Order: sequence, then C-alpha cells, then structure tokens
Amino acid sequence: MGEQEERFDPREVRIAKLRRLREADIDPFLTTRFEVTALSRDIVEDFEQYDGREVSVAGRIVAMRRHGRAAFLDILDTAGRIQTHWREDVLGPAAFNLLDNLDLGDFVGIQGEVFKTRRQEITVKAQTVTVLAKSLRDLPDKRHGLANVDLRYRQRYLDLIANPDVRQVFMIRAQTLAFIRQFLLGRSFIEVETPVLQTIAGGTEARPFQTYHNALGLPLYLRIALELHLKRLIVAGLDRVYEIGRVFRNEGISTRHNPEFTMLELYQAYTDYRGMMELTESLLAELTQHLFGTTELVYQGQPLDFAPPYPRVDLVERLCEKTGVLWSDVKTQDDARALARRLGVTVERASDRSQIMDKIVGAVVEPDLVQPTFLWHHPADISPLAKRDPNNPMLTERFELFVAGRELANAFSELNDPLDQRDRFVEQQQARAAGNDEIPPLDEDFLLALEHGMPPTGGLGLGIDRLIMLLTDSPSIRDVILFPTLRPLA
RNA sequence: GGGCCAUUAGCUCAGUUGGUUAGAGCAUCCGCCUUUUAAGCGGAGUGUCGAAGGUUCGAGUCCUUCAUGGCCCA
Repeated sequence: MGEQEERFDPREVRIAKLRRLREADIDPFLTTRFEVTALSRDIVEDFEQYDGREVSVAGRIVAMRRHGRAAFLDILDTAGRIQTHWREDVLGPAAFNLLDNLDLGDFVGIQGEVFKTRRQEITVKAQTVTVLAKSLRDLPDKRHGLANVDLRYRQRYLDLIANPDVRQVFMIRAQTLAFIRQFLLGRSFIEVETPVLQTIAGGTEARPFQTYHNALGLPLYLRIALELHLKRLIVAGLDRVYEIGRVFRNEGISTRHNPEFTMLELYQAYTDYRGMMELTESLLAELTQHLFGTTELVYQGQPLDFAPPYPRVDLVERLCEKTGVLWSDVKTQDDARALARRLGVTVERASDRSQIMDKIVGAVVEPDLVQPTFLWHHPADISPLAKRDPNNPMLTERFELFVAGRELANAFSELNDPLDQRDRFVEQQQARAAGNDEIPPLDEDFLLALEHGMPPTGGLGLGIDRLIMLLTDSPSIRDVILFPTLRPLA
C-alpha cells in the first residue's frame, strides 16, 4: 500500500483514525453497553417534555458540520435523526478532539441537555460523548442517497441508512403483518407453521425448487403453497388456522415475481367462499384504515378505495362479453390455442388448455379490474381444489380479488369430497403426463386425510408482498422484500 | 429466452462529430471558523472509464463478445 494511497483511500484513513483512538485508550470496539434514554423522534415530537432535560441518545453519525471549536453532528437512530451540538468549552479539549478521529458512519452515544438552537433546531448539547463503533467505509452520498438500484438491493443496509422512504416501506410491512395477526386473533384464528420441505409440493401449479435430504436419501421440494397442510389441520379439528409463510416458485424474476415470497393462507371451518369475501373486505378496509386513517390510497398515480363492498364480476360472463366465446365451447387444447391466436394472446408452445385459458383471462379480463374487485365463479377445470357450484357443477365457489389489474387474493369453498378430489387430481395427472411440469404429482397423503372427513371450509390465500406493494406505492416487488433474490456478483 | 437501455472517482453524475494531461458536486486530506443544518472560506489528491478482444495515427466515445442491473416482451 503506497503512502499516497494510504493517505487518501477512505478505508485506510479510517483505519488510521481507529488506530489513533486506540492509542488514546479509546477503543470503539471494546464498548459493550450504552444506556439510551430517548429516541430522536420522541425528543423532536415531544420537545416541551424534553426541553432542558438530560437525555442519552445513540446512533450513527450521518452529518458533521465543524465550526472550529464547535460542531454539529446529526445522529441517525432507529426512529430518525437528531442534531447534537459539540463545544470544546463544554466537552473539554480531549473529548472535543475526538472529532478529529470520527467519521460519518461511526456510532456514538451522547449525553446532555435538550435545547433549541437559534435556528429552532431541536438539539442535544453534548456533555459526555462515547465512541460506540467505528465505520471503515463511506456512507452513500448525503445529497443523493443511494440511487444505484442494484446496490440498493445488494447492500440494503446502505439503502436503509440513506433513504428514509425505504425504512417507511418496511415499517408499513411490519405494521401490516402485526395487524393481520391481530385481526385474525380477533376472529379466533390460530397461527400455525407447516413444512417448507415436502416430498410433494402441491396446493397450486408451479415448478418447485428441488433439494435433497442426505440422511434419508430423499429428494425434497420447497413448498409452492401452504394449502394442503393447512387443510389437514382443518381435518384435525383446528377450525380456524392460518399461516404467514414463505413459499418458493422456480420461475422467472420480474417486478411482480420473486422466487421466494410471502403468502397468507387461512382456513375457516363451517363457512364458504362468501365468508371469505366478507373476511377479505373487512381485513383490507380495517388494515388501510388502521395504517392511513382512510380506505383510500393511490397506487402508481391510480386512486384506489378499499371500502367494501367490492364489485363481483362473473368470470365466464365477462370473458363472453369480451370475446363472444363461451367457456364451455372451448373444449380442447386446440380450441384454446385458436382462441388465444384470435385474441392476439401469445402462449408457450407446451401450454395445455387450462394454462392457455388462464393466460387468456389474464390478458382480456384482469387488466380492467383496477378498483378492488372480486372475479368469481371460476370454471371447475381450472380450480381443482374448489367446491363445485351446486347449481352448476361446471363452475366453482371461488373468487380471486384483483386490485390494480393484479391478483391479490384467491379463495374458495374448499373441496371436501374426497372422491371428487381424487377424480380431479387424476384428471390433472393427464396434463402432467402430457408434459405440464407445473402440476404436482397426486398427493395420496392429502387424499387420505380428506377421506377421514373435512368439514365445509372457506379458504383464502393472499399475497403479502403484492399487498405491501399497493400499500407503499412500490412499483417492484423488490422494493418490499428486504433482500430480494439477485444473481451473485461474479 | 428475446428487445431496448445503463455501467466513468468512495457516492451521485457530466464528458460534443473519435483528438492535448478525463471533469463537477458530495465525501476524503491540510488550514481557518463556538448556534450550523445541502454550513461557509482557502488549498490538495482522486480513476484498470464494467471485462476481454477489434477498428483507427489516435477509443471513455465506434464494432464484437461477455458480465451485472433496469425496463418491456415471453
């Protein structure tokens, strides 16, 4: 390391400062505790309470303005920022001169009186200062923050230090999860945890991640849904269960897809899809009210209102209105392919009939559903786990909630007829045999559970990440996942 | 998987039709400054221009491939 480099390389400069602190018997990394008596936000918001009182604050130095024998240091703690004022005549030369060896990014503890400066800035007058940790790296630019999108995700800690909006996103995420748990507790649901590692990853259609258990010599899959284990618990007599859990789908990455994401699934015995509609509407209305004091919000410039009731749109009817085609007339893969071609919907070569129909609905029906809307009564052939409509067995008691043109939730009256369930699984196996690798193998263990008897049940799945996107006006799912999946740097 | 775009100092970004020694602000280093807050004033140093090839008298700039990311499509 040349002398020039050592002199100007920020890391080397900071290591030299650390060495000097240690030579002065101030080792930042030997400090183990610091008694914090106040948070920045509390002092600022309750200034009258704190004015003239002694406090101890601690945090990271995020700005330093030196004025000869005085200085202002802004400290970032978990709640926000607070200014501190250091004066040589208050601290004494030894403590004041610590500033020579402090940098942006270092952690300090400051004890002293709260006051307001001439410019009315609420400030802690530093009477004793403690170096709590040294940072060897520069912080992101104080003016622009951290703008490089890739780095924001790779080094999320810097993003959180530099960009207060990002903190807010994850505060809302945390508050949302807490609210959901409280809401479900109020409705007598219990929270459970079911296996991530499964021998058959079922409950929906998606390619799973595969792994391997060495001791058992067993191929295992990461779960793609929570559904089938939660229903086993309904069989068990736990009448209201839910799980908020990570699921994994081995698919592409986009602004709306991360390979691992968080789902809420809940199951309630003795109710049906209409019960799930009521629950969904109440949850979203109460959640938005709780977070924002209103059910209205704006997503990407689009006003949305979560006040119930949400409109109901019949899937088959709406498809017919849009295309003039009856679902029941699209009987084969070739029919579906022809319809897709006519509508200009591109589909993968290997797609089977239900995949194509799903895609068509996605292209012609879903984008219009901007305000919260229930799309309901899906055909049974694309709903293998839903109960049939008693008046029309080709249809099911199912709905999906769409907001801003995107699926947010999916729910149905759970199919509890084990023989019908077996028939539908068997039918799915034909598509699987024909090469649809999103269809899981037949799950005998689940059918065995169903054969012991499951009460009528309503079930709901809700994508937490997409919900947080809406609540925080985030355009990309990566903005609401602290550490989204990224390719490692070479 | 395909198309488009980006990648230049620690950070955020300029960099003209290819032309001298690649710039600015912040940060860093030195000096001054005891109520500032994008503090200020004076001075200093920044660099494998994402990587590897190629074209050219000459490449940050043009071409090819690759890497990473973003957006759109699949």
